[in-house]
Amino acid sequence: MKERVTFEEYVKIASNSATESGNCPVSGLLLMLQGKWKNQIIYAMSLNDTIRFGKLKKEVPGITNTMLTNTLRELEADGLIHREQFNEIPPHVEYSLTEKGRNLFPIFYEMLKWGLRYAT
Amino acid sequence: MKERVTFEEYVKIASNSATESGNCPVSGLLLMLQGKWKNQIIYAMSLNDTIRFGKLKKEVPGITNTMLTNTLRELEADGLIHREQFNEIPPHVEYSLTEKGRNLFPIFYEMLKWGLRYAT
DNA sequence: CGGAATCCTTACGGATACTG
DNA sequence: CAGTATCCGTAAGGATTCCG
Repeated sequence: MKERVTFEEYVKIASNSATESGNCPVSGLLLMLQGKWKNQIIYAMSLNDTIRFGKLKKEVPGITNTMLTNTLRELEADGLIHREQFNEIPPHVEYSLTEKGRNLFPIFYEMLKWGLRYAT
Repeated sequence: MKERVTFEEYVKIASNSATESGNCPVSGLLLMLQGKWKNQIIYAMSLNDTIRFGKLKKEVPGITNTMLTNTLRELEADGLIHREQFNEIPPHVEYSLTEKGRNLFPIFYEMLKWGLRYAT
């Protein structure tokens, strides 16, 4: 696939990518990014090769244990992050972005450019 | 801003773009795209220069009047679409993407590439 | 034709307390 | 340290009926 396309080309490609159920690859990704904390967690994780639960909680101000746990589980189920547990005393867990997760960055970069352009 | 950047450069730019409230331009955009029907409506509108309520309803299978109305109002409030009302008998309304809305396309294109690459 | 009004159900987000 | 378990309020999504 080309690096850059016109709007008309995009539409053509997108229409050919729809499945019978009416879902398109874009919808699936948007679903993965839905939720109040997804973006902030992914961003915090992009700043660290690996990051622990406690540090993540500090870097995402206002999040509760419950929401951090839930959101991490969703991100893991979607294959965007990796969870590695160390059974030591005290136990700890390291989270990191997968390749799939890191490859979201061109998308975030386009979103950032758009956001800066149209920021109110 | 450059056309393409490395991951590290993106992170740097993004961290400089955060406001005091902790919100970033990316979060704002993600909020605009949140909702079950946003993507499908924007996509249907990208296929037509202008489109009417009734046709839009046909092109977004399963949507109800209520949800179509609500979602269109949100998209309009966010400046992504334009609404033009013709007071004729019978009355009709034309919806179209604004420049701001059309400029989402590089984002959707990156999402599409990602989605096709990681489609399960 | 293009909605508005109403009512209903579920999902999301969150506060608090407790634990291996 | 890194979570669970419970409970709760709000908001998102939807079905149905009616209207200018």
